[in-house]
Amino acid sequence: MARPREFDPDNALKDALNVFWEHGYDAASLRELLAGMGLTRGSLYKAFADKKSLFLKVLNRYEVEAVQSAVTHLTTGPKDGVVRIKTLFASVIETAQAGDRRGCLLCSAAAGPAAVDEDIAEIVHAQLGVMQQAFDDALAQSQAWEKVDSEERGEAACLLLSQYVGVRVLVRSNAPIAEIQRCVNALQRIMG
Amino acid sequence: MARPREFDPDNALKDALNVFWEHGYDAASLRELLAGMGLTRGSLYKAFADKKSLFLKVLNRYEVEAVQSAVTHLTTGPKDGVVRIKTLFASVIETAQAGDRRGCLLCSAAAGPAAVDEDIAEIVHAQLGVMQQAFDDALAQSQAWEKVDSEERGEAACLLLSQYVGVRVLVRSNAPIAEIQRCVNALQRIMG
DNA sequence: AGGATTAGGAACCAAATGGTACAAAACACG
DNA sequence: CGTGTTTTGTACCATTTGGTTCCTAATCCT
Repeated sequence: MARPREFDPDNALKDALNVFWEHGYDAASLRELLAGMGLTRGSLYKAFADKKSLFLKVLNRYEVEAVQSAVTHLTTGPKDGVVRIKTLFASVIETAQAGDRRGCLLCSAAAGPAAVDEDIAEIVHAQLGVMQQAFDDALAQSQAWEKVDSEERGEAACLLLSQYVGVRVLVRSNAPIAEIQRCVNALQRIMG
Repeated sequence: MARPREFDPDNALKDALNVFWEHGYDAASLRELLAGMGLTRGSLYKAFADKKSLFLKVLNRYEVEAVQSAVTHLTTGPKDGVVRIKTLFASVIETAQAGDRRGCLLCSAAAGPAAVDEDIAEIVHAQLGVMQQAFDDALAQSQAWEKVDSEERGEAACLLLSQYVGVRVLVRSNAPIAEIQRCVNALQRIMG
C-alpha cells in the first residue's frame, strides 16, 4: 500500500452526506462535492468510483446515522410505543424549528429523479421499510394496539410511514412550521 | 400582430406540463421540453421568456387541471365529506394502479431543489393551501366532524394534506402499490 | 403591392456537467 | 538508496445545460 491516502474515507463520506442532504442527488454537483469533502477529483474517483457509487455509499451512511437514530427514537425510551411515535414526530418539528430544513434524504430521493435509478430506489425502499417496521414494532408495544390484529397494525404502520414522508417533505419545502406543527398535533391527538 | 403563431399556446402549455410532470422541474431539459411541445427554441423563448417562467405558467395550468380536479373530488359527490376524502385517496391508488407513477407535480416540486426558488415555492404552497382548505371544507361537511371545533378540524386538514403528499411521493418513488393501498386502508379506517 | 411587425428556425454561445489521462509526489519495502 | 506502488492534483475531454442572435418567412394593414 505504497502512498497512504491523506484523508479519512469515513469522514469524507460524512462530508459528502452533508452535501447530498442539502442539495439532493442530482443537484449536488461534483464541484460542490469536492469542495465539501475537501479533496480533488483524482482522490474522489480513485476512492469512490463515480458519483452514483458515492451516493450509494452515502445512503448506507445515512442509514447508520439518521435512520437508525429515528429507529432508536421508536424503540427506546417511554414504555408505550405510541408515546415514542409521538416523540419522534415531535423531534422532527424540533429539528425544523432549529433551522434544519434539509428534511429527509430518503424522502427527497424518493420524490426526485434519482428514484428512477434502480440501485438507488432499492436502497431507498429498503430503508423506508426499516422505518415502517420500526413503526410497526412501536405500535405492537403499546396498550392501545396490543389487541389489534397484526394486519391492521401493519396498515397503521404504513400510514405512519407515509405521514412521516409527507411531513419531512413539507419541512424541506419550507412550509410554515406552524402548519407542520398543526399536522403533528392532529396526529398525536388521533393516536390517543 | 403581424405573423400569427403556428401553435396553440394553451396546448403547448399542456405538453410542457406533461414533460415537467414526468421529469420534474430541474430534470426536464430544454431539449425535452422543445420535443414534447413540438416547437423550436425561437418560438418557446418568444412566447414564454425562459424555463422558469414557463414552469410558473405550467404550475398555473396544473392548478386548473389537477388541483381543481382533486378539489372537485373533495367538494362534490357523496353528501358526507369524509366519504369524499376517502374516494379522493382511493382515486390516487387507482391512478397509480393504472400505471401513472408521476405522482403530484406540486409534491415533487416541494421536495426538490425547485422549492428553493421563491417564486416557485410561493405557488406550490399556495396550491397546497388550496388542497388543505378543501380538506377542511370536506371535514366540515361531515357528520363525524361537524361538532368538532374549527381549530381541531383545521389540524386534521393539515394531517390529511401531509398524508396526501406522503402518499403521492411514495407513488412516484415506485413503492409497491400494495403498501400504498395498506396505507390508504388505514386512513379510511381511522376516518371512520 | 409594399412596408411594418411578428413568428420560426438554425447557428451559435459561454458555462457547467460528470468523467478520464497522466505526470508528479509520497510512501513501503528490498 | 532505489524501485515499485499507490495517491494526488491538474489539465483535459466530450457532452449537455439554458439562453441569445440573427436571418428568413409569413402575415397584417394601408
